[in-house]
Amino acid sequence: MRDRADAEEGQPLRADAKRNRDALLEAALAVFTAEGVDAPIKDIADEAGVGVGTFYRRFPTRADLIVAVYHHEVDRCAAAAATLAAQYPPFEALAHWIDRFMDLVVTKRGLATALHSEAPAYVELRADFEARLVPPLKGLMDAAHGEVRADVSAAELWRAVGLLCAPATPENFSEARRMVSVLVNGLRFGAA
Amino acid sequence: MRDRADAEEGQPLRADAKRNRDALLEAALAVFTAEGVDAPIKDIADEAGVGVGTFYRRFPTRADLIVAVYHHEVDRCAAAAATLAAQYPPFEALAHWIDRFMDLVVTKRGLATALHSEAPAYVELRADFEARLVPPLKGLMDAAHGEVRADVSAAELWRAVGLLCAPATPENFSEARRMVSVLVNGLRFGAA
DNA sequence: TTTATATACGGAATGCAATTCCGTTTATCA
DNA sequence: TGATAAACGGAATTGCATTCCGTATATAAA
Repeated sequence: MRDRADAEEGQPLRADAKRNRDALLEAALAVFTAEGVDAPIKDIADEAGVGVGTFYRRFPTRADLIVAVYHHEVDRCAAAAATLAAQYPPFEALAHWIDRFMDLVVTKRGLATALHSEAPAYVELRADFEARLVPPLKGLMDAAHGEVRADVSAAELWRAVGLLCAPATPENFSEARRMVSVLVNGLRFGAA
Repeated sequence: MRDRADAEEGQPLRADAKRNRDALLEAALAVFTAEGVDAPIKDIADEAGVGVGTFYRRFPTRADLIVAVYHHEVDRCAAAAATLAAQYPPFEALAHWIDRFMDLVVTKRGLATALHSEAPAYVELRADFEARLVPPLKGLMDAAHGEVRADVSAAELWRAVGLLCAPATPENFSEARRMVSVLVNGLRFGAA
């Protein structure tokens, strides 16, 4: 079974390259968890036991690495939308999914901030996350049609939630939760 | 009349030092407007016609410079609270002041982002703005007591609005306005 | 096997902005 | 009109990010 990188690139990686790529992903997860997604590239390369040149050949931008490291997590979050939609009434399902998304970004140190960075290397990161997470959110919003303000798009709601999570950490999460709850209330209050 | 820097420092600056400080502030305003508050320090020093050493002697951190450059604007925004409180019913005054604050941060390229940066040099910037803007906001919220959710503090509301403005530019401002309006609606909706 | 070669490797070299350092200059005041 | 504290400029240093390139190796054809 070809893995994701193969499937996307076309040409399979040489055995040593694949080994190093996997080592980099594992190292990056460890370093990201310890130091955040802005950790020096050298730290990650060292942890993986490869040179920085090898790192850059595989992940030209930091965003490429972040996307790869959290690929599965993002997919699981996207998939949760369907489950929640089946379990709860429309508006509740929407609210629960937003919680689920908040857990995703707040748990990964610095991810919420990186997601909204203006740096060119990161616009691709936001685009990737957005492309995979906004459609499920849009589905939930459509299902709650009539209970949510009609002038708010899924994409901007998604961005707003991410922004409110930017300063949050796992220990200091209650402010972000409260502000998002205010936002979600506003979403319902202004329903057409 | 001693100027603000004198008043805060204690010792008046030597004539050449004051001249350079003023030149740096003027240059910084121009450069910030053109390139944003993250512009290279060298650009600002060059524009002012001084060496970078002179810059750093006067403004040890970039935050010091930003605070000084926008000092008057921040004061005017703080003062607007009283005016608005006298002109409008409590909740409306609150909403108007939030608009006023948004104008302040969105007009200054990159300011909203810097305001929420995690970098150590910037925590002082947020603290300064927060110390001068949250009290007036708190006054407005207290006046609208009963019409706003009681579990939301002025400080966190202030931070939330700033966060939602982070990606906004003067041209692309409507999304931030809409999201803040949703937030403000939520504030009222959940009123005790 | 062997060998040709496309890939990949490591880490030195380079680039760039932030920040510090220090020998020289100047404003101030006795 | 000195003495001296304060300030000046910009070279040097630092700390990454990113590129470059000579060497090594996996792969597959002979």
